[in-house]
Amino acid sequence: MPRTFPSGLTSKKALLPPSAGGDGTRRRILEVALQLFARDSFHGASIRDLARALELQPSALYAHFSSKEHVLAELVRAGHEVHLDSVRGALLAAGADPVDQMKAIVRAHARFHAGYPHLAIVVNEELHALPAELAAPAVALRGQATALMVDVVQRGIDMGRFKPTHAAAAAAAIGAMGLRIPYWHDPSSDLDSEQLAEVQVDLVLRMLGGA
Amino acid sequence: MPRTFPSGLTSKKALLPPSAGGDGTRRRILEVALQLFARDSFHGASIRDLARALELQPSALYAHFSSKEHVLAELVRAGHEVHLDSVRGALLAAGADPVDQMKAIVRAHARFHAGYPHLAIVVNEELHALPAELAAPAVALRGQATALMVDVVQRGIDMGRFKPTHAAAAAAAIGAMGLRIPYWHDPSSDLDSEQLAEVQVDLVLRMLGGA
DNA sequence: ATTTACAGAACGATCGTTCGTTCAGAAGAC
DNA sequence: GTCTTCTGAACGAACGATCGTTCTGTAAAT
Repeated sequence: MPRTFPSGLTSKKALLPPSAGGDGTRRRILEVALQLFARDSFHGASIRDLARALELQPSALYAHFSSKEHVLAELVRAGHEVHLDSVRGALLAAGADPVDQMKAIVRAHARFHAGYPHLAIVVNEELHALPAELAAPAVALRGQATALMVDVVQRGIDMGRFKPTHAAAAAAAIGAMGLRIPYWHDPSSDLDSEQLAEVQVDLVLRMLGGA
Repeated sequence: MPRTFPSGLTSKKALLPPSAGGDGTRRRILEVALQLFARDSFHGASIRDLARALELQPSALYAHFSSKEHVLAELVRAGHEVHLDSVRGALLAAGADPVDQMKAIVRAHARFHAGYPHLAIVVNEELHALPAELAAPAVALRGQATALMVDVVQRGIDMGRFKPTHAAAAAAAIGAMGLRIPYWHDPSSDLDSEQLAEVQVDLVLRMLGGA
């Protein structure tokens, strides 16, 4: 029975960052689970679905993960880690000007969501399928990324470079623009990922009333 | 086992628009299902969970809906209908100026997502849990709402009132700002729903480079 | 008397997980 | 260099629980 599905996830394989997941069968499990969880959601994809796609028996998965929830937890944690590293790295390389810092953050944020659409979807939609204990590492990472964004907005305001009507609402809007990329952006369209990132940078600077 | 959960959904009852769902037990089922589907997702909430919250036996639900999927389908359809009616009504009342039209659309869009956060979440996250046939009515409504937004952006560009770097990306960003409201906005905060809508209107006009 | 809304029991299917086993390959003993 | 031991990954069967749904009966309302 066919389901509707975001158009941006056309790629046959779900992209998992090279740094994440380890190697061998363990990594294969994470890659296929990423694909299935993104398409069917955590509760909608069964261990047997996952095993079938891997051409393994369901029981074989338990040699690599202690439960289905632990597979999701690792995806969600790794996704948040890659995102935070990307945003933080861009920020550190951006110098002291809040406008440059904001450009760097938005660019990194957009690149992540355009480059890893499956991971972005799973990270954002399935985190709350985890018990608090398993979600905690990802929640902590998310808090850091949010704080970076809020701090740059606030610093820009304090320095007179940004003049948004409402700082928190602006920060939320900036985050939202990136978060939704996997649901509409088609990487094979006329707008590639790099161009999209630059367009979002431009939109954000306009929103903030920057130079 | 506690799960993480959007902060904006603090309200005890999940709000369902008065126009939607009918009356009596049928409406109660939709209200409680809305609450559960928003919190646990469609696959994560069982018929027995739903019946327990309603203080009914599972079998009693089938006097009102022919399947679990039909409950979700009705929520998703009604949600899209209320959203489209709201946006279209605002647009029709706005006159011919694209700036006024955009203000009206963004205001209606934001009000919907702030006023019906549970419904907005279910509409956006659980639509793809439905087989194409059951999703079709909602998909058709969604297409109309998207077209309204895109048309207003395009008309504003043609008339020289908007100058976004990329029309489609701008339209997506505008939609995204509203869609994410249920995940962060706390209606009991200093920023109420009406103020939030005005802030988003302001952000959007800046983005579009309008007057 | 018919219809409606529910209860209660039960259906087969599928869920996540565990069990005992097999088998290939590495490590160590002789 | 051969034999033995151990380890890790995988299979196939099975577990109890829960899934969505259906059936039968009943009590109240029309």
